[in-house]
Amino acid sequence: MLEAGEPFSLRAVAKRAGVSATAPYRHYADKDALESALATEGFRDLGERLAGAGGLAELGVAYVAFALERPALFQLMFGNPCDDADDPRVRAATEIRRFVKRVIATTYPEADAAALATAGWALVHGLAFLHLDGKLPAGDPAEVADRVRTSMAAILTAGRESPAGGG
Amino acid sequence: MLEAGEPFSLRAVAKRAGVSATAPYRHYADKDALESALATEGFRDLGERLAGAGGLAELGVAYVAFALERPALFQLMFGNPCDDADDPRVRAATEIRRFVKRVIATTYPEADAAALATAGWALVHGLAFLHLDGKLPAGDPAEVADRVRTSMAAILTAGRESPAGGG
DNA sequence: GATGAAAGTTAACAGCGCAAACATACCGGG
DNA sequence: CCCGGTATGTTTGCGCTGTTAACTTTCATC
Repeated sequence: MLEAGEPFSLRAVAKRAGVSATAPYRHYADKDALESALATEGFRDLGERLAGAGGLAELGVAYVAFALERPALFQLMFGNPCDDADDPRVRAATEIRRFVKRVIATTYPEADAAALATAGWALVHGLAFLHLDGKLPAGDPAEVADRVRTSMAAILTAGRESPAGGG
Repeated sequence: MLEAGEPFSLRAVAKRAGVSATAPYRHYADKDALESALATEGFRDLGERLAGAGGLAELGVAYVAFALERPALFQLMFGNPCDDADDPRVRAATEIRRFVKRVIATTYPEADAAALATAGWALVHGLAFLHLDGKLPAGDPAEVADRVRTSMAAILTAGRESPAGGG
């Protein structure tokens, strides 16, 4: 699979496969197509990972853990723009949001599941990227998991108080 | 400043400045140093933008709007890992979190301001990236702003209900 | 006017994505 | 058995990239 520090280039991939630099073009139209294929596989892995997590909080923890364990793959999946709505990546991402929405609908039956799913997704996605990009310390996985739980708890319990200023 | 679709390369920057390809090396050690400098400037702009936003929700809207209006700069600021804690980018990012924390401390006086600041930041950061990378539709700015407000409202009011399953 | 730093120059290198033309292996139908 | 097509791989080459090295120009200061 994808290692951590390795440079991701068509040539590097080809060399690692013990094949000439341009051989990948027999299988993928261009680099973006290869990335899309790898990303799609990554979305499947992420989906399995999330399916194995029990409870909303652990869903978030699993999402961030996946990002930090396979940073290159996660960047491939999310880190570059793919405006085409038919892109398998966008499709796979939508499916993940649907899954999160189902979990949320059972956890918070009275809430707007769609909006809450988007928000929850964005929350853990942001946490993942902030850790990946060094804006939050990502050294200790347990510490990261704690930060995810604390963040989710904080933002979910904040609403119980009355905000001081108008929104 | 940084235009939208332009390729960001040292050579392109140099050419645009009407100067030879290697001239930038007289001013910056390498490409990363140039990016760091541009990113730092971007953080200052973002800080001003956020300071001009009234209320927590509009803070989030301003953050995402900034990201979508200046995507290349935003990617420069956040989109690549900088593990060095002394990096000006990391410093500037920390300062922004401090600012958000102050706003939050006055909005939700009884909450854990630090945790809530991290969570709120991650939420809008995730929204920004999901829009930037095409995982959420970013066509209409007003629609995006609405999604930001809806997301923040949804996640903040969800806690008022009792969760169905244990978290 | 000499000196030295600051800034810009050209030339060159390895690596990149990608295209074109060419080679090889396999496999079913005459 | 041969023929032809499909899948897969090759070499070569183009223009781009970041980066280094060596050389030049500009200009303030002693």
